Amino acid sequence: MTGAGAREAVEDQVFAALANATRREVLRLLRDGGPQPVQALADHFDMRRPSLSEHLKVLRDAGLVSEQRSGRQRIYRLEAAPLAEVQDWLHPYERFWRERLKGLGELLDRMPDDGAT
Amino acid sequence: MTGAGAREAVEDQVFAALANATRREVLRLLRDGGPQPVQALADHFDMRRPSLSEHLKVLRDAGLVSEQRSGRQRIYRLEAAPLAEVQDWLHPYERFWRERLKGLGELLDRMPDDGAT
DNA sequence: TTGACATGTAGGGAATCTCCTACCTATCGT
DNA sequence: ACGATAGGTAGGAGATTCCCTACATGTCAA
Repeated sequence: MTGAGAREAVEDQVFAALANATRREVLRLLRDGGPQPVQALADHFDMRRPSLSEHLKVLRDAGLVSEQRSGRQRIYRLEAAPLAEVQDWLHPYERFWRERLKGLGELLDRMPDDGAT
Repeated sequence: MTGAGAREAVEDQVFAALANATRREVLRLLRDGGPQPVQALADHFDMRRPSLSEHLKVLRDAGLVSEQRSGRQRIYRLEAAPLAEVQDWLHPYERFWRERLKGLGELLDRMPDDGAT
C-alpha cells in the first residue's frame, strides 16, 4: 500500500525538516557551497557538533541530504527531490496568490458581506 | 529590526504550520471548498473541535488563513501569500532537481574538482 | 600500536506540540 | 430572558523537539 497515507507521512517529514532555521541553513550551505564534510558545515553554527549531527539525521531521514563516506569524513550533499515534491504540493495553491496579487480576489472574495466600510 | 532574522522566524512558522497533515488538509478544504465556517471543516476530521480550533490558530498565526465573523459563525478563508513565499524560498533549489532529473547533476556533482565543461 | 581526528549515539532536561475534557463568550431564535 | 448553537480558552497528559555533556566507533598518521 504505497498509497495516500504514506505520502502524507513523507510530507510531514519534509515540512518538519524545513521548519527549523538551522536545517534550512544547512541546505543553503550545501546548495551554495557544494558537498561538504560535517566540520565545514559546523563552522557556520553556534552550536555543539553533536546537535548539528542530529539535524543532519533529520535531513537524511527526510531525504533532503545524502552522505558519502570519504576517509574519516562524511561528505553531505543536497538532495533536492523532496523539494520538488513540495513544489508539486504548492501548485494547486498558486492560482490563489496570483489572483490575490492581481487585486481581483481581494474585492470579489469579500463582497458577500460588510456594509460598514 | 525587520531584517533577516524576522524572515527566518516567519518561515519557521509557515513551515511548522505545514508540517501537520490535519493543517494541510484544512488548507486543501479551504482551497477546494472555498471559505467555510469551523463546523464545516470539523466534519472532515476525527478530532474534537477544540483541537481543530487550535490548529486554526496555528494557521492564523502563520498568516495562512484569515477569519471573518458572520453572526455566530467564523468563516475561514485561505490566505495563500505565505505559500508564495515558500515558493520563493524553493526557487534557488530548483536547478538542483532539474539537473538531477536530466541525469546530469549526478555526474557533475560528484566530480572531485569543479570541472567547468 | 598509540594517539589524534571526524563523526555518530546515548541519555537527560527544558520547552513545545497535540490531543483531551471542562468551561467561557457571543449570537440566534423564541 | 432563556436555551441552543458556534466557537474560542484553560489546563493538563503524553509525546516529541532541540539542545547539552559524555561516550563509542572508525580512520588516519607516526
